[in-house]
Formats: sequence, C-alpha cells, structure tokens
Amino acid sequence: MEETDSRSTVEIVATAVTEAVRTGRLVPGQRLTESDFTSRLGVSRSSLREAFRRLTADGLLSAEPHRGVAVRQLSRPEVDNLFQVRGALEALAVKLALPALHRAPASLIDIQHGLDTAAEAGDMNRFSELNARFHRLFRETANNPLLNETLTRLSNSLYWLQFRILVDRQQVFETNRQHQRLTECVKANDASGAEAAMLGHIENARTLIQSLPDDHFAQVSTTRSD
Amino acid sequence: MEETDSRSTVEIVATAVTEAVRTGRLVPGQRLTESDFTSRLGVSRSSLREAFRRLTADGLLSAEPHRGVAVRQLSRPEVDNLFQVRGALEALAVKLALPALHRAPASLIDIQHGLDTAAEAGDMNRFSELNARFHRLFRETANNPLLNETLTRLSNSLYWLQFRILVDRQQVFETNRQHQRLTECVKANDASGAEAAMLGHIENARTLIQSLPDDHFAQVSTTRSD
DNA sequence: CTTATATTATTGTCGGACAATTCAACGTTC
DNA sequence: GAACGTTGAATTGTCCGACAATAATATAAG
Repeated sequence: MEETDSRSTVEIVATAVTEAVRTGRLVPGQRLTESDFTSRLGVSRSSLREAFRRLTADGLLSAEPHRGVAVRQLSRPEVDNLFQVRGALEALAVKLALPALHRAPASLIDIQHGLDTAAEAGDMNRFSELNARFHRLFRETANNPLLNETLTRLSNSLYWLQFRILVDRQQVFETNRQHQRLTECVKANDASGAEAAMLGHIENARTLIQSLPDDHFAQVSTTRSD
Repeated sequence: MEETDSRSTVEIVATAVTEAVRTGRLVPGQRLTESDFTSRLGVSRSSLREAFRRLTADGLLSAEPHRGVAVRQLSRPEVDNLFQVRGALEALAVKLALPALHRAPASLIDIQHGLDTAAEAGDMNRFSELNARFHRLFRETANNPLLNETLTRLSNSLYWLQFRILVDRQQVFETNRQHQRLTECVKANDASGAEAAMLGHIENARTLIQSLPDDHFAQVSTTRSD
C-alpha cells in the first residue's frame, strides 16, 4: 500500500487522515484513538501523535488533554465566529488581488464562465469545485502567503459540512449571482465594490449555514479558551 | 528551580522557552538543538519536540524539516504580509467590540488614561505594556475566540522585534494620538471611524517597522510555502 | 583553489515501558 | 431502588534507548 516513501511518515499519516475525513469515512465528532491508528497505518505513536498535532493546528482535528483527538466539528457560535474572521480576510484578499486580477482577468473569467455553465446544468459537484477555485484564485493572487495559509486553515475547519450546503438549486443561482457581481467589480476595477460583494457573499453563506438544523453542529460547544 | 509540577511537562518547556525568547536570552534566528534543551531542561525528547511543535504553531518558533526549529524571525516582506492580515483582523475586532465598549467604556478609558500618563512620563516599558493591553481589550471584548486566538498568534510572531520599536519618544506621542482618536470614536459610537482609526494605527506601525534597517529582519526570506 | 568524498552532528522514526488520568462497571450504604 | 464511593480497564502523557535518514562540516584528491 505504501509506495511513496518520498514523504515523511508524518505527512503520510496526515494525508491519510485528511482523506478519510474528506470522504466521510471519519465522521465529525468521532474520537481517534492512538492504538487504533498505529496498528492500522503501521506507524509508531511518535509519528502518529505529531501528525495529529499538525492536523489539530490545521483545524481539521480538535484535541483535549487526556482525551485524545476527534474529527473537528464546530458548534453554531463557533461557525459564526469563523465566518466573521473569514469575511474580513476574504475581503482583504479581494483588495490585495484586485490590481493583478484587473490586469490579467483571464483565469477569473474562465472560472466565472465555468460557474455559470455548472449552475445552468445543475452540476453541483462541478459548481462546488469551481466555487473553491474561485475563492482560491483571489487568495492566491493576493500574494500574501500568511493570508493564504490562514484562509486555508479556516476552510479546513469547515470540511465536515462541505456536503451539507449548496444542496438547494435555488441557492446555487443566488450564490452565482454574487460571484458575477464580484467578477464585474473586478473588471471595472472597483475596489470597494468588490470588497463589499465578497463580504456579502460570505455573509450569505454564513446565514445559509446558520439555518441548518442543530444536529449538524457540535453540541457541547468546546470553546477552547486559551 | 521548578516548583510548579501542576502543569504538564510540555507546558513547562513551552513557558520556559517563551520566557527565554521574551527576555532575549534566545536571539531571533538562533537554532534550538534538541539535545541541548533536553539536557538543560531535563525532559525527554518526546516532550521537548511537542513543546517545539506547539510553539511553532503559536508563531514563536519556525521549523524546517531536518533542520530543527529556530527563534522565529520574519523577513521584511513577511512582516508586511503579517501587518496586512493584522490590520484587517484588528479592524474587525474593533467593529465587533464597539457596542460593548461603548456601553461600558470604563476599562478602555482607564487604559487610555494610563497611556497618556506613560507617554508624558516617557515610561517606555509601561507604555508598551499598556499598548498591548489596549489592543488586547478590543480583541477580547470582540467575543470571538477564534479572532482572539489568531491575533494572539500574529502578535507572538513579532515578539522578536518588540524591543526595537517605540524607542523614539516622538513616535510614542504619535502612536498615543492614534489611540486617543480611536478611544474618542468608541465613546461617540462611531463604528466606521473607529475601524479606520485602528487600520491607520496598524498601518502606521507597519511603516515604522519597515523603516528599520535590514539587519533586523531575516535574510533568506524562508517564505514557507505549504 | 575547487570539487568530490567521508565524517560528524542533528533530526526523524521506531519500540517498549510506566505513570497519570479518564471512563465505566461494580458494590456498598441509606 | 437510588445515590454514592471504589475498583479496574482503557487511553493518553511522558520517559528512555536505539537506529536510520538527512544535513552540516571536515577532509582528501584533482
């Protein structure tokens, strides 16, 4: 099973667990016992624990002393907090990326076209993927590794509900309309308009997620205070 | 030397290293070899490595594969990136904290008064401490643990130059004037004004730091791309 | 003096061991 | 029978020692 020895053991474990979470084999809130994973993946506890620690730092897992790690699942207020931060940072990304994107809007227009097509066709998977690329384009073009990294971590914290949103076709159209507005602002080099459009877009997603029933969120909000 | 056994070994190591960095015993860019610290602190490599990993996640240390960890020192562009992110988040903190601070401005006014006094007296240490409390007040009142945590991490990444700024008395007055403007906006419940004041304040600090000579920054900008 | 090789130092990974803590089953007492 | 404290197993926290993999340094050859 292991043919790629180029990566370190920790990386291998990390990607394996990430994939397991991504595909839903590990459900949100599920506890991950060390002995279980060391035997299944054939790695030592040292490597496993470091992988867990990294994934915890990345926001994919959550850890509690003497109780191990679990697949991260945010409570309702935690999701709210995350979207507040994400909104501010995505708006910043738009501001920073705008000059470059205005000069060379090819990739953006490309993605926008794909989004329109996917929305028309009702291809949710493709739309979801292009939606991610849409946001990634801004935060990568912003040319700020720290910003990119921080936003990526926030996205990771939301993997567990990636499946549950955008299920409504009506919502896909609304979401895409916001994308279009943002794209137009970029073409017109309208900085404040673009920022506002992105903020509104994030705010819309926040409202959408908050409208989900309780059982999608973590119960005992383990608001880990530092 | 250590009489507090209540904390875990990792915590003890983490605070010890943090203190060493804080007091300047460990200089920016200095490499921290494991064997050195295990023998000096009398802990195992396991605990030490986990402490290092935590401090790295907190932004105090930087790590490279097969090369261990070092006291974090940012390059000039990295500092710039950090201040862009910090500006957006501190502005968000102001926005979120404003209602509560407007209702109960006692603590803010208290700190502001202390800042004025310290600035007059030219007490740099006290001013610096109160300055930190000023910012902390906003991000703690914002009632968003994630935001608070993120901003704390950013601050940690800048410990290494905590000494080198605000050495100029002129600058202290200018900085304090910005604090006063922000405090006034809070009293007047002027949200956008307060946000702008904070952004300007951060921007000012950014410019101030960027004016420092090259040897205060990391040379080979290890822009750690993930 | 430059390049290539060998040595050394340091980190990465492993396995086992025991202590500390949590959680659940059990029995006692009222 | 229910509330309570106790015992025990399961799990994590920490330690030790060892070796492999890699990077840094020193040495030798051209």
